[in-house]
Amino acid sequence: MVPPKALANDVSTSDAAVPSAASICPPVRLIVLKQRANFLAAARAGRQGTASMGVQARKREAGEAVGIRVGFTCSKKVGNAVARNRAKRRLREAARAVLPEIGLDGWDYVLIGRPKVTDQRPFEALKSDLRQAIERLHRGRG
RNA sequence: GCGGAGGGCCGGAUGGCCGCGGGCGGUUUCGACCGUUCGAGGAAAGUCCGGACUCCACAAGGCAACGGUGCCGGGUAACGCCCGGCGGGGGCAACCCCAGGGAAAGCGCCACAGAGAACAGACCGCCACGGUCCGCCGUGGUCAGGGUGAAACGGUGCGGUAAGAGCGCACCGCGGGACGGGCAACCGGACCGGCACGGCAAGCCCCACCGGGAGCAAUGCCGAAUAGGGAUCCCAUUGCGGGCCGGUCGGGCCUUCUUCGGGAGGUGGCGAUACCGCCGCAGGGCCGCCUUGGCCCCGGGAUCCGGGUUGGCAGCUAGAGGCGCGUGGGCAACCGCGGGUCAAGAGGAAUGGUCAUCGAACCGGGGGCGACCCCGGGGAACAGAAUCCGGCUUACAGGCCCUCCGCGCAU
Repeated sequence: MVPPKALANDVSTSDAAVPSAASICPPVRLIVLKQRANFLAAARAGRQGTASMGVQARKREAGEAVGIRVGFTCSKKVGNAVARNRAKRRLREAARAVLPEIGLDGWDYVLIGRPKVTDQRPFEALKSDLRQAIERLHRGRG
C-alpha cells in the first residue's frame, strides 16, 4: 500500500513560490522529545497560546544537545485515543513544515493539542498559528 | 409482496506529493544515507472470567476461614465460555428467555389490608338450642357464601346435612409410587392415599466441586546521583545451665638458654571459666490454627559490597496461532490426518499528513401510477495494538448474503 515514490524531480509545478522546507536548511535536524523531564522544563519556560494549539518553547543550556527538538502532547481533554492521536499527527506535520524554516537551533518546542480545533482547523491556518506563536516566543526571549 | 426469526460477512474507494516505525541487504566520515519489504480492529475498547509466561511463597497431614461456581451430558489447555439435551415460561410459528442444587438440618422474614398468615382463624352471613320487653340477646355448630390479600386447610358437579364440610362419590388437580425407558438431568406410569407437607436460599445457611499471592510498571542485565541492608574492626551487652573436641588463663611435663631470679619453644592425658566462642534449656516473636516440626533474637561509630527512583538493553512477538482446501469421526461444539497460505511490534507510544477525483447516509427541488430517475447541497458509524492467547460484555452510520416461519396473491 505504499504509493510509488516520484523519483523524477518534477519541473512542471511552480515550487518557486513555496520553497520546499526540507531542501533549504540541511544541517538543522528535528529531534523528537521523549523524556518527561524535557517536557517539564519547556513548560516552566515561555508559553504562547493560539486558537488551534498551545506552544511552549525553551532555549536550552549550552552543551545540552544539538538541533531543534520538538515534542507533542495531548491531554485527555482532547478526546478519546483516536482523537488524541489524530491531533498529534496534525501537529507533527505542521511542525515538520514550519520548524525547519523558522525554528532556532538549540531550542526545545512543545506543541499541545486542543479539543476539536486542532483536528478541524484548515491545515494552512494551523501552520500559520504555529508560525506566529513561535515568532512571539522568540521575541519574548530575546 | 407484507411482517417476523436465526446466522454469516463488509464497514469508505482510487491516485499525486511529502512523511513515520520494524526486519533484511548495501554504503558509511559511525551522525547517518540508499534500496527493498511488512505495518491496527471486529470490537484493537471495558479489564469481567479462564490460561500461557515471570517473580514471590511453599515440610506433611487434618481442620477452619475466605472467594467463586451451581439442572444433566459432552467439548476444551482451562473457564463463569461453547454445543447437545432436560425442566419452567413466552410466541399461531420460525424461535426466544430463565441466578435452574437443597425449604421433611436449622434460624430468620412474610409489610399493608384482613376475623384469621403457618402446630391458623368466626367479622358479616347461615343453622340449631335457650332466653326475649318480639327490636333482638346468649351459647354452640359451620367455611359452603360475602369481604381482605401476592397467597386463605384444592376445583366443578351430584349426593348428603339443622346448616355445612372430601363427610361420601365422579372427573380434574395434588402426594406417594411397583415397574419400564434414558449414561444422566428427567420422562411415562399400574396401583395406592381424601388431601396432609405455603413462599423467600439475589436473608443467613446446608451440600457438592474449584481456588496459594502478585503481575510485563512482572522479571533479568548495564550505567549514573541520593536515604536505608550484609561482611570486618571498635565500644556498650536477655536469663539459667554445661568445661564443652575451640580460644584464653593457671599449673604439670618435655626440649633448650640462663646473669640461676627466670626466659623461649613444644605438648595437652590436669585445673579454672570472668571474657570471646560453642552446646542445651527457658523466654519472646514468626510460620492462619492444631500435632509433629522449622526459623529468628540488642544498640552506636568507622571501612568495603548487594536492593528501591531516572535512563538504556532484554522480556517482545512462531503460538493451545489465524485463514482457505481436501479427507475421516461426531447431531453439534469440536477433534484427527494431509497439504497450502498469512503472520505489526511501538515505547511521550510508528501504522500517517495533505491535495484532487469518486462517493453511502441524510436534506432540498423536480419528474413518474409505481419500482425509480434527474438536479443541487452534504461528505462516512463505533473506535487506535501496548506481553501473548481463549471467551464474555459493551459501542457501532450504513450495506450485502444465506436459511427458516406466518399471512396474502398467483400457479
